[in-house]
Amino acid sequence: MTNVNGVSGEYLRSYIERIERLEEEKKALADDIRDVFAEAKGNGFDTAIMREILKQRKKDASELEEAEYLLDVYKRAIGMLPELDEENV
Amino acid sequence: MTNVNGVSGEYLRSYIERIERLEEEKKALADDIRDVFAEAKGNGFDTAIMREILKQRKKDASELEEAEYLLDVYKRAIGMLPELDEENV
Amino acid sequence: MTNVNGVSGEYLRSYIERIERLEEEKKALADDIRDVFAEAKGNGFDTAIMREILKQRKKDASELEEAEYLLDVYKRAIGMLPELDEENV
Amino acid sequence: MTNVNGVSGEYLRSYIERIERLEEEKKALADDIRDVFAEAKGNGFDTAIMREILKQRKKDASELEEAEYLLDVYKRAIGMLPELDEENV
DNA sequence: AACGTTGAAATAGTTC
DNA sequence: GAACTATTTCAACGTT
Repeated sequence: MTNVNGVSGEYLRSYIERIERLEEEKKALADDIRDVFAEAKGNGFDTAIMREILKQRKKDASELEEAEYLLDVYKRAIGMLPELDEENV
Repeated sequence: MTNVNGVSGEYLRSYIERIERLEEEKKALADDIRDVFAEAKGNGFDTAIMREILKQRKKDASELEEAEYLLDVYKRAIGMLPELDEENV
Repeated sequence: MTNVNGVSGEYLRSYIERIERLEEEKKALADDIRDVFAEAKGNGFDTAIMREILKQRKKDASELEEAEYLLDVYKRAIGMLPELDEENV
Repeated sequence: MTNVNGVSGEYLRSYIERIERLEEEKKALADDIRDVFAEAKGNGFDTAIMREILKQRKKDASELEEAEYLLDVYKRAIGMLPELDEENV
């Protein structure tokens, strides 16, 4: 095929089309996921909570604890929570 | 299976697991796409250009739809088309 | 000014331009907010936690409790948490 | 003020409150924009059309930038421009 | 007023 | 580690 300034049009086209095909499949899966959420919602489940569960299943326990701990520290710093005294530390 | 406060664990678990499976497949495709870019790059292609080309091709495709939609909106605004109701959608 | 099919161009232009001006100001504020986050980050604060605090200050306490409660119920339903026995309910 | 686990409550509170103030102003502008749309609608204008016009005007503005960017990318790819390094960015 | 749809904002991940 | 892209999330809007 064409070869312009050392660029093989044949190869380039092949790469572009492979990527486009893969992206189509990826989009189809995203639609499937959307459908499952919709079905769950139709059966009375709260999808926001479901998303939270999926997120937590991805993270390991230590990460979650660390995030919660830091949130508490910040809240205490601005008085949204009472300060701990040494006996509780 | 368990039924906690009116929430069916069986159904919920099924939804969660279906979504997790679909997300795995989706991630695999994302990895494939990355591989194609890497291969192209290894063969001397500029991936920034490739991404531009992909963007343009997507835009060209969607611009036709957009143009048709726009035309409809305008026609409807000046009474060349009837207002939408569910039967026409 | 022009009047096409009963549409006053003068009024329309005025509305469009008022909206564009307001959107510019809105964008400027969004940039300011971004800057404050950047500054906080530069001084060692964790912006994700800060966003969480802002979110919680918007919600009232009852909403937060409700969301946490529902999350627990769902987790129990799929066995991510042990079930409560009556004595703890 | 308080200093909890190395987190300065004074600074944190200041950041939080600055952001909350900016977000209030931002929200006020969003309300203003909504009012203009409502007023236009009350005077017989089609807000869908107005939104389309605003979108087009935004697009036209950004398309020039996009075109310039695209030109640069292409020139760089065929060596008509030097590669970027931090001094040129 | 709930629903899905759409557009904007934020987060996460990738690349250089 | 800084910038860019991509994905996810959030909020608004019209619609039913």
